[in-house]
Amino acid sequence: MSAIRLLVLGAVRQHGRAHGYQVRNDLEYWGAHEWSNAKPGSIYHALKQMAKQGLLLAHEVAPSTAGGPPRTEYEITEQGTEEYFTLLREALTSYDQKMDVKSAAIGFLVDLPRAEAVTLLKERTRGIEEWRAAVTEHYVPEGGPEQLGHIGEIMNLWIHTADAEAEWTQGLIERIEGGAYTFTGEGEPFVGVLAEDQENPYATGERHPGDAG
Amino acid sequence: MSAIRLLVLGAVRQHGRAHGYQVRNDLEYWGAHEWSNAKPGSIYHALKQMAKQGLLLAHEVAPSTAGGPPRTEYEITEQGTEEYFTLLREALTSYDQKMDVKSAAIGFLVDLPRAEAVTLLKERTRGIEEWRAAVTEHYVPEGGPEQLGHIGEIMNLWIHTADAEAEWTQGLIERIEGGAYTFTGEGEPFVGVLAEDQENPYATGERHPGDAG
DNA sequence: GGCGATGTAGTCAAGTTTGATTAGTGCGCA
DNA sequence: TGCGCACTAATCAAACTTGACTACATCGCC
Repeated sequence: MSAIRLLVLGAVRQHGRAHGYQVRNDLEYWGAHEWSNAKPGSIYHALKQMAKQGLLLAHEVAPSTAGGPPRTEYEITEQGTEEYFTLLREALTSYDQKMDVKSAAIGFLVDLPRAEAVTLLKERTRGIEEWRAAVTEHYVPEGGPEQLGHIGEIMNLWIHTADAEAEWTQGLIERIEGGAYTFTGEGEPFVGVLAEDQENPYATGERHPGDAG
Repeated sequence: MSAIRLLVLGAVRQHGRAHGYQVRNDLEYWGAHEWSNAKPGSIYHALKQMAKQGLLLAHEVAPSTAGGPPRTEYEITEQGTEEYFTLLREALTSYDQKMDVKSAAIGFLVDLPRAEAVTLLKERTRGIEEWRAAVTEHYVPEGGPEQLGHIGEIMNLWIHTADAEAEWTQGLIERIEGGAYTFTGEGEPFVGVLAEDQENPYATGERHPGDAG
């Protein structure tokens, strides 16, 4: 799974109705252009694609007051909402060491009820443990890991990463169970999008810590 | 950077001369089809592309004895070797949390002199530390991390991951400095490719622990 | 001896990602 | 007033990725 669909669906959903540039700006506010493939081309493409698939509803709208070509505004459909939660749950549950999907999922975590978030995260830790066991069993030759030579370091890296993530997930579960953050249905939600007039401190242009290099 | 070029260049280089299917098989032996985009289409595409760019030299060859369409054999050029080491050094040095590139780089680590490997890995740890400092400074608002709400957990994940990787890198440095593994110019190298008649225990077909899901 | 399974080698179309480019608007200013 | 610059918004071609598909040969075996 690539993170782009989850990100775009989530962003449109938070706005209720949003045009491409707004989504793009939101994702920049999140820093998503740094840790995911949320580049303009991909965003506009995802919007069109998902509109074609019935996950979004496209509205042609009068040219913007701010110049530029006419906008298209998108609204999430029922089917889109379903897809959104499917993606979100899957991203939270499955262990596939992809930072972008993981990060996106955390950003939308509070769209779920608190109890479900915890359940999914617990399933995630279980998945990590299973994966770890399978890797150690499957990729260790009879002669012991030395047989693999330096290639064994790849496995070593995987294990180390998996352990670190399990630890982090455990910590997050504890924080959530301890009452941290505001989940859906618990009153005033935390808004992770920009208002129309708000300036974006993380807009494109300068380099940021997430950049490769 | 995607891992495919590094993987393909490295595989061709280890063989001296290889056709597409051989490269594909090697990468399967490595398990690379599970943790990277080393799928048939990508491999053949990369071979053609790099031949066009002068990194590889294509030789048309008589149809194989084993059936199937006529093979093309590839040989790495001087320019290709240069590119290979550039990619390898970059993959080792830069911190960009992409598992596939990292894993590929470790697989080829011993193509470098031991001393250089250590230097690059140390540079990597330094890069991680810098990145960590930049993230904490840049993404923490004045009001403290609580201001970010659950979005702060994304940063938390980044930091946690970075720390885990720094730790692992440190361990690897110590093992290498302690004399582990055989690096270039140190006698009989460890061969990470299959001989012509050797069976591939990790060939495509069944699912393996690295699979998403 | 014919037929399906398996192995070898590569192609292809469809979809996705990327980074550059287009295009319109308003603003400063000489 | 007219030039260039910056911003908003979206498009496009080129490159890349994916997974299914073709094509040919051999092997087992009933």
